[in-house]
Amino acid sequence: MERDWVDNLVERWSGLQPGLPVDAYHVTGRISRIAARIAQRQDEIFARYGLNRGDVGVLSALVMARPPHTLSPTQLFRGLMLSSAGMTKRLDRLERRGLVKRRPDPKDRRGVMIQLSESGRRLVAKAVAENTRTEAEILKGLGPKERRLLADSLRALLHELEPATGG
Amino acid sequence: MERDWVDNLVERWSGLQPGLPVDAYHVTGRISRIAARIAQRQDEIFARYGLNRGDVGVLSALVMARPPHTLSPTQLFRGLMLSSAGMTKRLDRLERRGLVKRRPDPKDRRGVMIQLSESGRRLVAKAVAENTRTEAEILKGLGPKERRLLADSLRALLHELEPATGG
DNA sequence: AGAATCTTTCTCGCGAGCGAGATATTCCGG
DNA sequence: CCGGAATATCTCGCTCGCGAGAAAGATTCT
Repeated sequence: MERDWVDNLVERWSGLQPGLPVDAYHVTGRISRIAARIAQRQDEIFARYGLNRGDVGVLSALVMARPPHTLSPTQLFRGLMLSSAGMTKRLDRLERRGLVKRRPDPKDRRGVMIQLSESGRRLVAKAVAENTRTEAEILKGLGPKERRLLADSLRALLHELEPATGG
Repeated sequence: MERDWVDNLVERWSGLQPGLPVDAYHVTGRISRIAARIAQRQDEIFARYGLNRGDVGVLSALVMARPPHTLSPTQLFRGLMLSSAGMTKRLDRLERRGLVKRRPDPKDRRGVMIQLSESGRRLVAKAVAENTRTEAEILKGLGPKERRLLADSLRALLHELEPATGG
């Protein structure tokens, strides 16, 4: 198979500091690089809808929440690996555009429930649909069996990295 | 095998918009999520050396360059998927700390050659060594054969995403 | 040689996220 | 019921990266 960027990286580092377990980069280095490329494509696609990746994360989480499609800012920032300050700003932007609405939480007067608006629902559905097709394209060179093996190995890695997140 | 975050994501979206090729997320969604976790760990490790991920990218590229370990800013920002403005700022920081030095390019008076200093070389060697051991830890649950298969599938994906980068 | 064009690096202003901390409310032990 | 600790959200100031464009030098075409 053809040498790639990571093969070079591994070879050079192993020459520089023999004894280091550089082989891991064959997996982790490629994962990081692939993720960066996927992120670039997502940025392009989402930008066509005036959204960025973070916005789509919020809107998607709300779509996936049971009706009436509401979650608290705390649920959102924890699920999306974001700081609370960052979430406040995202929600400000989304609310300014009318894609979500802040409502007081009837159970807790400190709290807020973020509700997805109808226009937000429609927008994220289109953006995600287009992105999904693009990501499916990326896998077109892999057969069904290879995909399954790949997904299983990745599931194991993810489990190693975030044990018992409790979904 | 245990259900994870991505299994839920796929299930919910497939219910919401039947017909979309959501299965791809079993691979791409996990890759993105794993990469985010790896990035978090790298941030922690590199911060112990006063570096961030971008800084390490620059210093590593210089270490891997043939002696005298110099590259131009253009080579650096192209290789590291960064804007030229971002690279200027990174180099400012690194130069202020004495980790790299800007020298005039004798071949082109517009150009600059970035040279790694001895303290920069030592610092990045330590940071990368520690990070490498951490990334090797992540793979400890996979056997040698599974690792090879995984690396090969990832190589194919990466090749799909960046065809013939030539470098 | 001279004009037009490309390339290299840097400057400026902006956007998005983070950490620390402020404020309001709830929870809990006595 | 009261005081202290915990929690939810937001504000402030900062860092890092980006896009646009400026300035200097190289290249190309005639």
